[in-house]
Amino acid sequence: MKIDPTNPADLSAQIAKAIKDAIIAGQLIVDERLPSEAELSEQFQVSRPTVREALKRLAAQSLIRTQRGASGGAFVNRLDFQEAYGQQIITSTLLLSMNAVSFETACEARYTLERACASLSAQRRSPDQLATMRAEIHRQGQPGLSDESFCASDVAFHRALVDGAGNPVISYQLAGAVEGMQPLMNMITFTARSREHIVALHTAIADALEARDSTVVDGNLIELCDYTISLARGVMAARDARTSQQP
Amino acid sequence: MKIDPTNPADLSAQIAKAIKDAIIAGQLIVDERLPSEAELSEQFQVSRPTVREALKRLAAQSLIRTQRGASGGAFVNRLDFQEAYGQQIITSTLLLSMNAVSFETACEARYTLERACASLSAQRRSPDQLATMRAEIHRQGQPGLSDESFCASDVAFHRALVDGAGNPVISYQLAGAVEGMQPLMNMITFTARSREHIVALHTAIADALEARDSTVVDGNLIELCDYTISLARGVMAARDARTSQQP
DNA sequence: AGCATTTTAAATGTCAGACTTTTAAATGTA
DNA sequence: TACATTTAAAAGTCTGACATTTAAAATGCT
Repeated sequence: MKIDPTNPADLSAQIAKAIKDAIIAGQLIVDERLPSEAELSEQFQVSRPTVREALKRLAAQSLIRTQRGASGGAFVNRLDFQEAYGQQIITSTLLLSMNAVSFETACEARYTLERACASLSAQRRSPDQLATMRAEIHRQGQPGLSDESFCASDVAFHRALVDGAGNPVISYQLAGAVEGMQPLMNMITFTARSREHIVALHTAIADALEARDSTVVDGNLIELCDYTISLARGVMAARDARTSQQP
Repeated sequence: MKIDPTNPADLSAQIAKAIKDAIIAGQLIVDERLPSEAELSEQFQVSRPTVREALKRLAAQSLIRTQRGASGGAFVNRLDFQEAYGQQIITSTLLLSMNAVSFETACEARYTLERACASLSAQRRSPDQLATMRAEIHRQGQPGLSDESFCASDVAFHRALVDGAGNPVISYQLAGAVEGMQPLMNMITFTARSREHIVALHTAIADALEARDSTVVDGNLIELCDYTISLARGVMAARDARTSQQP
């Protein structure tokens, strides 16, 4: 750390990278205090605003936190799973919305990874997680539910399934795959009949998890994946027909 | 957007959040130019350095890019998979190193998710990806290889396996699970005999992928997972014995 | 001495204004 | 038209100052 060649290209980015590398390399440990902004600006031979821009970059990635007042300063942050979830979901959402990823590709990813949790979840799911799934299934059966709420409940259901695997690393990795798809799912109109079918599959999954039968869970997830994709195809086809009819 | 209550708490964070929300909500589309720093400071009624800190926060998350010169400014960035990989790996690495995640939990996550790719990869792997795997296997057999290089090659092998699924969303989601584990793997000393065993399993996996036999791939991944965990247990036990012997 | 209150100093947060560098577009010239 | 020059807009940076927060030190009272 603390090296900064005088090529005048984005000093604040260079400083941020230097500190970031030090954190990644373990030279700065959790809760350790960085030098004050004045000291850093002295050290790097730049002005305080430049140092501040660098620190803000790091704060945006939750690598540091700042505290005001005497004995305040910038501290190396402990990245906790909860916080990482949020960033992961936002990044995944933006990746999907900005990169013309087909619904099918995203759907395949989601269900492929989710199916990987099936056997672990069948072994380990807690009664609490099962109850969450039942509650979401019940909500999904309510007649007045908007499509957005239906999708949100769908995500909550699948999230409980993933969490059932009892592995925080898996939960973290799949947060993006499951929740990042919500905007794409929101583009689908769920008719009463399609909802009924989905609820039936969800019920079958919950039943199988209760019985700790991972094979049945897997089979139903496959069906759910296929059905979701076919629903999406229908919506896309209808939209295409409408736009070509009315250009 | 453009709302900013006058509670004097972290103006730059508030501004960053306002812009970020606008991007997520799709009010600012890719490659759209934001107002200049001077205009933004006018708009939000804050100084230019404060606006700059906000923009640097967004730049750190690759949500915007900046360009100097006339007709320069800040532009909404297209988040591409390549870029997201990097952040994902760093975040995963830090999560694992900062949160006392057991090696077994991380390993289980990695192999559980990787196994999910097995059948897709058996169907779709390109000759190129197969060649990459063969090359890495060959490297892993070299006698003079350091443990770090062995781990790096291991990661490259598994990365090729994951990429074989031909689904960029899956590749992205698993980048963290696979590459984030590298520092943990680096803590293991690989004896000549253990390397031999791992290379044998890798070879079996590559052979099965070549034959498009996903069942065999899956079986070998399970074995690899179990073996890796047992290796780690051995290393941990040896370390514990050493520390208790010499306090 | 012990506790409550006040003061102080260190640190981040914010601002204003100036200067530098980069870069594209406008302008002028051959 | 093609090329060189000028110009202006914008980010990047610096200096210096002030505001605000906060913990710790100093002070005062019982």
